[in-house]
Amino acid sequence: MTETLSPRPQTDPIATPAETLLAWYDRNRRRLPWRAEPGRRADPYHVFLSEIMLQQTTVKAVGPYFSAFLTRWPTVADLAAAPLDQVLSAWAGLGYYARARNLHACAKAVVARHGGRFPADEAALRDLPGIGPYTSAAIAAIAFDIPASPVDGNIERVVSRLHAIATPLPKAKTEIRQRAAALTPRLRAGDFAQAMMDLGATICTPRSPVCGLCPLDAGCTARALGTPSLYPVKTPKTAKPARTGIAFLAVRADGAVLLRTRPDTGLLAGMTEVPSTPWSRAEEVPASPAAHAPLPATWRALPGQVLHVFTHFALDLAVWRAELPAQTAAPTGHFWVRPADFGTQALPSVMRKVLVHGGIQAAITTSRAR
DNA sequence: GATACGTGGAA
DNA sequence: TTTCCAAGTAT
Repeated sequence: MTETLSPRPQTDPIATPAETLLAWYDRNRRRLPWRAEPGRRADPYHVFLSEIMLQQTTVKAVGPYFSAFLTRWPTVADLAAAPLDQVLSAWAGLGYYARARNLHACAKAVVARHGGRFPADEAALRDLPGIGPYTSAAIAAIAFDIPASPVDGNIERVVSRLHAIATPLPKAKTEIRQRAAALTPRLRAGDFAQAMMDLGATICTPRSPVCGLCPLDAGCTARALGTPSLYPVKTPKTAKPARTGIAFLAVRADGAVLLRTRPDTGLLAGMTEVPSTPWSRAEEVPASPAAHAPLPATWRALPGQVLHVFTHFALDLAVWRAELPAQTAAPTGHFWVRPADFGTQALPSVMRKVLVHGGIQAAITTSRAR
């Protein structure tokens, strides 16, 4: 009688994979800043903020940014009321800056459409800016315990190994989503999703998975085949093209540096940058780069260059520096910023590298660096 | 469906 | 040094 009311032990031969995994999760869950205490539901705003930050980004990198954002904007209404440029400067260094713009737009939409409370509905979440199929399912499951089935890179890997799916990604996504949904329990769907992610992050890792510690190892086809690290199969990636350019570092006698704002679409949209030539393929370098300088000056090429790898190309930037008198006015579209005020700017990592290369210290202050 | 979109750490 | 990758989304 009573034993039918107790959770099945992990060794129960008729336990489902979800039951086995949840039992493992109850003993091995990671403690993360955005997670609630065991048995409690996390704040939807915390789940939202962490999920956006964690897109294609490591837990380690997100940590300080999550804390900084939560301190500065404790509620979604606070975030919605913030100026976009403050959100961008707080995000600087974390990458994929469209996320920050969408984060802000989403906060405003939650206030406008939903009275400042995240909807407990996967489809309504999916309609918000920056929230796609993964994030809507993750928030629904984790914040509201709705039996949704988020599929991130971890879960793709775990599921593709459990079933030894030979179809390469991204073609296999449909099958993986179906398999993941079939595993998802009606109860504790949020814990199940986080358990799958924890398993993928700590046991079922991309390289050298620790199958000997895996709670699902008895039911894993890839493990049975002896080749877990072969999954998921992926289509080969194309090589990154190289681009090159020259950054113009104008330094005023009072120490201020000449900067400008990038266009609000495309790469590093709306972020602050050191003015430069266009970034082009090596064979298309402008004949007279000085024509692209923001103002007339005695430009001197600094030794070395700044190398930075974006998602889809590698950038090799030379830095030319010029010293200007203290009263020099900023050309149209440009502005002077003292290093002490860099913290107010949305300076992406590549531009901090340019500033450091050009001998401007104080350029290394981001949430990441702190 | 393919491509654009950052960054820094690990092997 | 090079490659891969980390809780994806928008177009």
